[in-house]
This record gives sequence, structure tokens and C-alpha cells, in this order.
Amino acid sequence: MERSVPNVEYDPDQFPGLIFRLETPKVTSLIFKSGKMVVTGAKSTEELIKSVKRIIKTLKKYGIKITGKPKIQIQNIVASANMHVHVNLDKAAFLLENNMYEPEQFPGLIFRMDDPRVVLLIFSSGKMVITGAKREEEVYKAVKKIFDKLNELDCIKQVEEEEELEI
Amino acid sequence: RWRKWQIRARIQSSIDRNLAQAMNELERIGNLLGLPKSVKDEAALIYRKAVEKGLVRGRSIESVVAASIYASCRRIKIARTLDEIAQFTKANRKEVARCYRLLLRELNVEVPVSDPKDYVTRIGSLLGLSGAVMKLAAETLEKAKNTGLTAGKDPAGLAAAAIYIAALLNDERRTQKEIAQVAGVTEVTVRNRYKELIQELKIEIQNQ
DNA sequence: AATTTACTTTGAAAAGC
DNA sequence: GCTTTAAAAAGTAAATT
Repeated sequence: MERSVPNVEYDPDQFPGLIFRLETPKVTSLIFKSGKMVVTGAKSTEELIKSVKRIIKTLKKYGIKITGKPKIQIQNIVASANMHVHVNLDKAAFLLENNMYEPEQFPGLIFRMDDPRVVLLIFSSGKMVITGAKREEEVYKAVKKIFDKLNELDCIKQVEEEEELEI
Repeated sequence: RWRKWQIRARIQSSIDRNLAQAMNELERIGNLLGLPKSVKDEAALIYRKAVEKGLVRGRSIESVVAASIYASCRRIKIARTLDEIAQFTKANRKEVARCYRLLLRELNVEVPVSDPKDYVTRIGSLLGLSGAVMKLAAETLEKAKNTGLTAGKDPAGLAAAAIYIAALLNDERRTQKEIAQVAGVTEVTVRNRYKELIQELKIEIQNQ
């Protein structure tokens, strides 16, 4: 397959998966000999499904035999959000329970939320990264929850609104 | 009965052997860093907890010792960067940082958020600056903290900039290069923090 | 001194060492 | 544990211009 399909990287000594990139939608897939694959970079579920179909179509075009329909599972959603406030990270680090804040190593406060089970990287600018979610609604729930929590712990300065964006 | 005792004895002896080796390492690194006995003792306590919890398995003794020293410095507020500590081990900063995070998560080691003021004492004394300069730098940092200027920034860089300003105002000028070097940051970082501090705190610096 | 590129952190899966 | 992939956040660093 590494010889029949163009734009492919394959070095089994380095990694057992074959790397195949799609230009549109812009995603990257790791394809394994077991028939399983990992697709990263999709901005939405729709884009992901479209990508999987296009990858399969492309592989078929180059003579790779594929039977049956693919089973797609979302394993991790990475999102960024902006609360449009300033966060007192020192205070938050002191008051929140499962957190780690080490500004000499990373500027964000790392907060592990139990429900939904996600990890948030919170920055003083009010922007953040939410990762580890399997469903989109978990992301929204987590953002709402952390915003309310920071608010009640009085770790927030100059409040405005709350919005979001997904990768 | 006999077998159980034997197993326990074996485990105890392996812990003992590990501890003996670790204490040598701790002493070696601690002395190279010029750390007081209190820090080394605290680090030894942390390391002992780690061994007893089996956290050293699959990791080098040296890395965990280094991580214990870092945690101890943080608890006792003796400013040392991870790089300073890691330079005396075969492991890199990333590996020591990983062990440090493990200690925080798995042991009940509480470490306060690092305070830039702790770096003022170290940088100031390394440069032979007066107590007045260090006091002024600490005050500047306190104001910066209250303004929310320090969040997310490297405390060493903040302290370096505060020292630079305080030394200027006290006629004990040191170059940004000198300060950056002992602080373990680049001149660019010192300059960026410096600009931010004088602008946001409206500090007047007369030329020269 | 400004730009560009690159690394730090987080999460999860894949197959194999 | 490690290897590889992607993307965001903000800080720091190093190499160019």
C-alpha cells in the first residue's frame, strides 16, 4: 500500500501505522494492518464521517480492497473556549481540588474534572482548552461548570459573556 | 509462614538497598546545588514515601531523587529551577518533571504555587545586590501580582525583571544579560517582563 | 529588535516493542 | 513506558532577517 498510494508515509521501524493525509477535509489518518485506523484533525463529526468516506474511496481507487462499512468511534474531542474574563490562577490553584499549576513549566492551570470526565487547561486570559471528551455536549457542560465554579470561588475579574469553539 | 517472612525480608532489603543508593545521590546532588540540610532532609522524607509506594519502579533512582529535591525546594521555598537540578543527573528536565508530577499525584505532598519573590533572594544574592534592592523588587512583584500581571508567567523571569528595575532605581545597575544568566532565562524574557512591569505599574525609569 | 519556527501541557486510539 | 498523529491555549527559546 505504501507503494500504490501517493502521499503516504510508512516506516514500520518508527511506527507500525501508515500515515495518510487528506487535503480536504484536512485530516490525517494512521492506518494499521489490522484494518483499524485513527483519524485526527477533523473539526466536527460531519467532517469526520466525510473524511472516513473519502479516505476509503481514495484507497479503493488505488486498488486496496475494503469490504463492509466502517465503524466510527469518537475517542477524543479537543476544543478551545473563551470566557472573556481574566482568571486569577493563583487563587484558582489554591481553591480548586484536582489541579496543577506550574507556571515555570506551562502557563495554564490544568484541571481534571470528574463529571464530565475531561481535562481543562485554563489560562489567565480566560481562554481555555478542553480535552478528553467523547461527546460534544460534555465540552459545553464542562465549560459551563468551570465558569460557574471559578465565579463562585471569586477567581474571575470583569465578567462579560461565555462562548465557545470546537476544533 | 517461613516463606511469607522470607518475602517480606526480601522486599525490605530491596527498599533498604534502594534507599541507601538514593541517599548517596541525594547527598551528591544536594551538595552540588548548595542546599541546606533542611531541604535535603525533606527531600529524603519525600523519597522514602515514594519508594514505599513503589513509585520508583521502572524509573531511575536519580530522576526520582531529583524530583524529590525539587519538591522539597518548593515546599521550603528555596528557589531552584528544574533545569538547575536536572543538570546534575543523567536524566533531562522532562523526565525529572514527569517524576515530580508523579510525586504530587501519588503522594500527599503539598506544594505551594511558586512565588516569584522566592527567586528574588537567590538572584539578588548571586549578583551581590543589597537588601534594599531585593526588598524593592519584592514589593514590585507584590504589586504586579495584585494587578494580575504575573499569572501564567515564569516566576524566574518576573523576578529577574523586578531585580533589574530595583537595581536601576537603587544605582546598583546590572545588565539584563547578567541577570538573565543567573535567573536561568533569556535576555528577551527579562526585557519583555521589564517592559510590561514598568508600563503596567507606571514605574518611572530615568535614563542611565 | 521583529519574525518565524518550535517546543512546553492536556487527551485518546491504533500495533508492537 | 515508548513510538506517531492533530489542534488549541500562552509562555519561552532559538534561529533568521
